Order: sequence, then structure tokens, then C-alpha cells
Amino acid sequence: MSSATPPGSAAPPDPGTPPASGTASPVAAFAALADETRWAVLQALADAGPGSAAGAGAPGGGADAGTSAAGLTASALADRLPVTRQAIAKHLAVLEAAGLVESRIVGRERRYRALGAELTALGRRLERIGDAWEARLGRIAAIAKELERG
Amino acid sequence: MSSATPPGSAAPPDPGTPPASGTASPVAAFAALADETRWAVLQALADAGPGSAAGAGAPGGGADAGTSAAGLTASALADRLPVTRQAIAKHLAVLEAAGLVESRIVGRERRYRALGAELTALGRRLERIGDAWEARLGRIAAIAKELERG
DNA sequence: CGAATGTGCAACCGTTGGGTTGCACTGACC
DNA sequence: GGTCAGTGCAACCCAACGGTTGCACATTCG
Repeated sequence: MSSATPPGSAAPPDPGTPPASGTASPVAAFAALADETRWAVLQALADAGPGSAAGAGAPGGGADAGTSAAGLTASALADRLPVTRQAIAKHLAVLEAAGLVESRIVGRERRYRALGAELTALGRRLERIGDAWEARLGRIAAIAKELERG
Repeated sequence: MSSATPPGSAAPPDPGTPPASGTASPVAAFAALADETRWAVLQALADAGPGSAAGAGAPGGGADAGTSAAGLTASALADRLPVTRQAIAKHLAVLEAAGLVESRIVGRERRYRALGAELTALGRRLERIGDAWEARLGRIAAIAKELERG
């Protein structure tokens, strides 16, 4: 009971842990990744490129040129996805709480961008846990073989 | 809309895909990993070692010696965790559907074991997606800089 | 055979969660 | 200053989920 310690169940009161930056809890991140709509949001954020930023609408002019790599707003995402802006906002809140997304207030709008590094870190953690399990299984098999041989 | 393709949303009818083996859908796996009790189950399965297999009970004799690395039953897990056997059974069903756990019927009992390799594969996939996002962000930043200079 | 252990299915309950609608508010633009 | 786009909060609905209880079925052991 010491190798893989993913959840915060056995964690101490956690007193001196300011909201440093990244992942809150792995399970929260998994819960955030457990929804297809949320994946769609993440993917839309991930391939949000310059030129297709604000998308349709913006009749006045080009407007958001310049800081093109700043991400998308909830409304822009709602334009791309078949759900309400409010639903998107909730999803973005979940994703941000899980540390998978970051938000910046620009003018009167809030731009979100995906944090791929957090995803990568989470993946690496999963990888390590899986490897630990496999290793333990191997060890058990070895012991069993040993016992069999006498 | 071509780099990372985690969910099965945009997937074709998927006609000729027999239940090859492992992971059904990544989102299913994440949903499976999004519960603390399920993590506890996985961990209990992961460090299920010889000697502590059937746990307390078994008054008759040693019984399950031999195939000690075969995994734990739902009842044994229910003995270790503060939930009902039925709850454990449901969790195991979810985990098995997600491809994170495997079951073997021995006598009248069903033994489960954790599939660490699947976890590892899932982690690797996450890692790749995160890296792809980061790469795309870098490319966007480069383009923005180019535009600024031009 | 009878008793015990283990499993599986089904009903049920409380809570969470995705999604919508509606409204109030604030910052930008004419 | 008035209007318009964009956000935020709150209420509400319905489906899914975690969990329990209860019972019926199989299988092993005395």
C-alpha cells in the first residue's frame, strides 16, 4: 500500500498547500476527462488557430487580431459545439478546476486555452502507476514459481 | 481536427472491430478512473499478494494455495473496503468494461486482477495528446510572432 | 442430502451531473 | 447616453451513478 497513491483519500489535512498552479487531484482530472462534450471543448481549444478564433459573428471588423494565440471564449466555443453557452461555461469551470485549462480576461471577455502540459503530466503519472502494478504482478508470479519449486 | 482523436464521437460505424482485447473507449476508462472507491478497488487488486488472498474467513484450511497470483474475488474486496459486496461488484463491472480489470472464474468464485498494462497504455495516450496540444500552441505562437514582425 | 458460502439480478433511494432557460450585470461601441 | 455583445448567477429538469437491501441461483463441503 505504498507504491501507487493516486487519490487524496489517505492524504493529510493538507494545510500549507496554496493553489500553486497545476492539478488539483487526479480523480478530479479523470472526472473532467470522463465526458465527451468536455473532450470536444478541449479539442476545440487545442486546435484553436489564428484566423478562426472568433469564428462567425464579428460583423464589424477583424477585431481580435494580434493576440491570436490567446484562446477561445465560452461563446465562441458554444458556436462550434451543439450545446448552450452555459453548458460550455460549466464544462470550462470543471476543466479549469481540474487544472486542464487556463483562463485570461482580455476585455470584457474571458479567453480559455488548453494546458497540454497538464495532460502530459497526468498521462505520465498513469503510466508510472500501471508500470508499478505490472512490476508487482511480476514479483508475485516469481514468488509463486519459487513456492512451486519448493 | 485531426491530431488528437480521443473519443469515439467522430468515429465511423466501426463495423469490423471484434472485441480484440483491451480498452473499449478512453472516456469510459476515464469515467472508470473518476471514482475514489474504484481506485481503492484497483489498488487492492494491484497489491493483492500471496498469503493474503482470501483474507479472513476460510476456517477450513489454506484452500487457495497454488494459484496465488490469480487475483481477488468481489467478496474478498468487500472485506477490505468499507462498502457492500454489491457495490464492489458494480465497480468491478465498470472496470472490466473499461478494460482495466480482468476476471477469471475459478471454482464457484470469480477472481479479478488489475491490468496495469492498460493503465500504462492509457497514460501514454494522454501523454501524446498533451504533447500534440503543446506543439500546436508553439506553432501558433510562432505564426503570431511572424505576423507581428511582418 | 443438507448447510454454507459465493455469486448474480433486480428494485429502490439519495446525490451528482449535464443541459436548458431566464434574468441581471458589466464593459465596449455608436 | 443608449444599445449591443458577452458574461455570470440561479433555478429547474431529467438521466446517470454510487450504494444498500433483498432474494434467487449455483457450487462446494460436511
